[in-house]
Amino acid sequence: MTDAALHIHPTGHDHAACVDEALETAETLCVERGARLTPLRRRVLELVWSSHRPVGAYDILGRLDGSARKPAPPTVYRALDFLIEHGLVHRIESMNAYLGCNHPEQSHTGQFLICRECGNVTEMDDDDVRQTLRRKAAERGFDARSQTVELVGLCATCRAG
Amino acid sequence: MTDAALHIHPTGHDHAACVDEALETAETLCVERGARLTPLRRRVLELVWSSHRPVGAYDILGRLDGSARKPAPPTVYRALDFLIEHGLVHRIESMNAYLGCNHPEQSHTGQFLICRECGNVTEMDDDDVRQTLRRKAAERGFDARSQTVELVGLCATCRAG
DNA sequence: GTATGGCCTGATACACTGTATCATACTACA
DNA sequence: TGTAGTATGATACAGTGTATCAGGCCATAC
Repeated sequence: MTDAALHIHPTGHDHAACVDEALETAETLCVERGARLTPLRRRVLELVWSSHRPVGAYDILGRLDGSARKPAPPTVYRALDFLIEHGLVHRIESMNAYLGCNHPEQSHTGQFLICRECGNVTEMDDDDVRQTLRRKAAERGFDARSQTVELVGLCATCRAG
Repeated sequence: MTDAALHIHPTGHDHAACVDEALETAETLCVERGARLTPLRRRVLELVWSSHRPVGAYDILGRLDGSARKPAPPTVYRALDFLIEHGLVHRIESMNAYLGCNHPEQSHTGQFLICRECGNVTEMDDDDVRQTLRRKAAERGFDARSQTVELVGLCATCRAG
């Protein structure tokens, strides 16, 4: 099995293209903002994007090993902090894991669909949901500033299979 | 300051009544289901209800100390598992902490309003939200089985203050 | 009344996740 | 070139959660 084959996503898309696009978008966005997408941060982003499943910080740490010396946890967490701050990565709270974001341009909080069968996570980013939650909270006098929405269930592919 | 005073909630309610009600509801519900609300589980539930702020598992562990010998982590986690399974306690994913549920009768997944100022958490349990999320996910071919909804912001009290 | 099986708790050890702190290296800019 | 600010290295530790085995308690059956 080639390395490329390993990157084929269950739904059959060419995942290498996903990764390339994500990295290019990140480069562009960081240049625009004057943020520094260092080799380390770029590598971490690449590893987060290695699949559409959330990746644990220590998984990333392990896979960074190949480079020179093995980095320590803070190295990975700092890189993740940077990527999250710039909207390039989301943290999936219910899994203590991290997922690449495919539209980091506009700041947002996504809603995540977590398949309990294949582990893939897709992002909804639905504005109706966002507004509904804001409104419902406001009705109770609560001013919502950030939202965590994570649904666990079965994705279309796994339901069909 | 009396022990009772310690239990006064910011909004001014008599929190001891909250706790009593929660414990009584739990007793009733466990009897109905043939589940065993053992002294340990009851004590853990009581500690979870010590405030309207989520409580960490190790906080509970520490406060169990008073009894005989100091219990070990699995003891607390098992009790929490039992309480969660019976809908008596919610886990707040974004905080790795646990919160008492005030309507454990009907099985549900609540939506949580977390005040970043005072730390109090209130539950919405809004069926519109639940249905909206289910529907939006279904539109994407996703069959949502469980929902995690946690909003961070400012509660009415803290906005006023 | 004892035996058996199931559930609950004790206890040890460990795995996983995340952070505080100080030191070093790099980069950009004056 | 020097300097300030940023990024990374390195050590140590804190916080969260689980695997596993042993012992205890209780109900039911015999």
